[in-house]
Amino acid sequence: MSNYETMSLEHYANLLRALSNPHRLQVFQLLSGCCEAGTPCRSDQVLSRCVGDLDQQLEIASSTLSHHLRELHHAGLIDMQRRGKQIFCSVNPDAQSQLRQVLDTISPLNTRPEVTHDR
Amino acid sequence: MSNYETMSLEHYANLLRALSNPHRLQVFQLLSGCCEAGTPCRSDQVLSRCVGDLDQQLEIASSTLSHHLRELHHAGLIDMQRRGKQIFCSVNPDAQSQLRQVLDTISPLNTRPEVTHDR
DNA sequence: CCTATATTTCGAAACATGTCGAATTATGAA
DNA sequence: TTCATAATTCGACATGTTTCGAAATATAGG
Repeated sequence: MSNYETMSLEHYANLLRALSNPHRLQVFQLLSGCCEAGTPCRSDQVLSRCVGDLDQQLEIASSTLSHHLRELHHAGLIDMQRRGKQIFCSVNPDAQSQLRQVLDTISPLNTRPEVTHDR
Repeated sequence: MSNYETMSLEHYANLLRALSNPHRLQVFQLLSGCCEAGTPCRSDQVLSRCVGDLDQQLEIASSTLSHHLRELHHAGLIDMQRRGKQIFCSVNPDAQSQLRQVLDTISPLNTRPEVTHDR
């Protein structure tokens, strides 16, 4: 409503809110194709999974998963697209870059003590 | 409780939860000394502010601010230290790096902006 | 049309959150 | 000790979240 800063403050808080639930965070991680600690990240393709696929990994009622997917979708974090009987979910890449922006607001990169040297 | 992944999943979700409220996010930003978009970031020093100082910027009852500060503190995101009548808050740098870790889990750096047209 | 499968919507219960003002505690100073 | 200032705790209230199972909707295939 008021100014730009307030807008983005609320907007950013909203993004974080959508990821502040363990189940939603897990879904988003799965869709990001990532990345156990230490494991090489291979997200060179857009991942998408149907709802039932996600359902199998989450040990919650499918109605509950559906609710969480709606939250992620409303926050603009994921896209959902029907293909036949199934609905496929994928990360919205725009949202990913917004997430990086919030973090820059909060955890500046120039905190790094040393600069890496390329050869 | 269960395994490592679940633990950190919950832990990360907790960090995000603590920042998912606009007022708490704003406080954390103020303490990070950051960084309007486009402005060069000058957080080469640890910022700390007393509670009353923060109170002036937030248009909420001081009891409400106190509640939010407790949340941030319990999540391990900020440190609080009494100095005379006042209590000074500062960002916990360890938490900042944990935040960066969550983000790497969610928004991998090796995401290619352009599609590779390989054969 | 009928049926099986995939997913969402609904209704309800239990629990958590954000907010305030009033009362309380902690500290330093007169 | 008494007072003023800084901050927290308490009690209350309204609102939001998480979860489930049951019912509803959508789709593809006989």
